Parts: sequence; structure tokens; C-alpha cells
Amino acid sequence: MSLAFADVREARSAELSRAAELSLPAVLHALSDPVRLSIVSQLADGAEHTCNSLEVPVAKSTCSHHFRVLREAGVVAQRADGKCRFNRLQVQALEASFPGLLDAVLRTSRR
Amino acid sequence: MSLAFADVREARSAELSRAAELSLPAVLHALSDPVRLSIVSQLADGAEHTCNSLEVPVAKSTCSHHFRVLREAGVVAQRADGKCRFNRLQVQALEASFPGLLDAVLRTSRR
DNA sequence: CATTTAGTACGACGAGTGTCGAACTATAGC
DNA sequence: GCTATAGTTCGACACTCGTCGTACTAAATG
Repeated sequence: MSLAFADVREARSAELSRAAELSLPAVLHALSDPVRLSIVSQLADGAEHTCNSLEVPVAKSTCSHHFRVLREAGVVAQRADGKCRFNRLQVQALEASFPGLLDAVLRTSRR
Repeated sequence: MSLAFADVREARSAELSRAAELSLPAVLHALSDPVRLSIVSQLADGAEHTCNSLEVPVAKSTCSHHFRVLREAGVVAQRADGKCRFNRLQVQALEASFPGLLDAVLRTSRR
């Protein structure tokens, strides 16, 4: 049955619609993992990336897990297109809730 | 015997001396807990505070644990004076390693 | 329709975390 | 010296986290 995936999609758009209520601890926790920090750093070019197009030294399912954490914290948004899911940084939402935070994190993690 | 406390003191000054090697994931993790975020926020007036003088809704041992995490991440420094231990934010060290980060976190957690 | 590809869900595992109370150390004051 | 106070340490507990392999869904391709 296909209910599972439909539910997931709905949850995803729900994540987007309540993007205003970002939690600082949740965002900081999402950024506190080296793998996720690397993902965010690679996403910082502003372009959309698929999970597969990023360099992440973990298994596919682990990568999916990290993207979920980033999504649920509001750090990243996902757009489904055909077979692929394109991820992008939620730059403006983050800047609106925590001005300067993303810049500070990216500036130092990019070194 | 009193070796335990001597070791602890040495570890503390060791923490201070290698304050240069701050890890961004470690700092973000230290800041990702609500209790620790509150502690940092209360420490943001620049003054020194004892563990007891802060408003923290946890047991004494838990508070001590949180201060340890903050210390080991280099967010906070501790100075022993008589019976008390005075804690202060490591503002300049943090600013040197991760410019803008502390400001961004404090600006939003203070609301 | 069969196969491949991108990604998620699930279950399991070990490691880490936040919390507490109790025991402890060290200083201060009686 | 006894007692109170500030803080740490040490289990213990439930819970979360990062990781993986496997099974799965859905779309694309043969």
C-alpha cells in the first residue's frame, strides 16, 4: 500500500509550513554533528543537491537519517522531483529566526 | 586522600591552556541543551557567577555536569576562590575561533 | 513486466546524554 | 573540632543518538 509515503509527504509540507517556529536548541543540535555540518557546508553554495550528490562518508540510510534531522530542525528543505529529492538550505528562514548564526557556522566550518 | 581534587585542578588549567583548539561541533553541542543555553545566557552579562547564583531548574550534580560540558567545550572558564568557583563566558576565545557565533546565539536566546 | 536507481523505514546495536541521589572534598564559620 | 556550604564524583537509570544492513516504495529505464 502507498499510504506510508503519502504520510511522509504530508509531514514534509507540514515541516515547511511551520518553518516559523524554529527551536534554537534543535538547530544547534542539528548542526553539532560533523557529518551534518559537512552536509550543510556543502549545501551552502545555494544550489540544490540530492542526497547522492553529496560527499558523505556514511551509509545511505545514515545519510537519510541526517537529512531528516536537518529537515525537522528547519535547517534544510526538501523538494521531490521524480526519482530524486532536492535539498537546499533554509537560508532565509534561519536568518529570520537566528540572524547571523548560519553565517558564523559556515564561516568557520568552511576553513 | 586529596589527589583526586589536585588532578581535577590540573585538568581544569589544561582546559584553559589549550583553549585555542576549540571544536565547532563540540561548541554547538554544548550550546544545544536548553539548560546550558540558559546558563550561557545568564553568564552573558560578562560578570562572574557561581554555580549556585544561577537559576537552573536541575539538581546540583546535574548543574555541575552541565558546567563541565561547557568547560570542556571551551565555552566557559572556571576560577576557584575559597569555597566558590566563579564561572565566566570565554567570550574572546569563542570570538577568535568562531566570530559572530556567540552573538548570534545570545541575541536569539535572550528573547 | 523486469530491472535499476534514489531515497525512506525499520530494527538492532553500542555509545553517549541528562537526570538524580548519595558519598565525597575542601573551604568557611561557629 | 564540629558543622554548614559549594561544588565534584560516582553509580544508576531511562532515553537518545549515530551507525549499519535489510527491506521497502516509487520513479525511470530496459
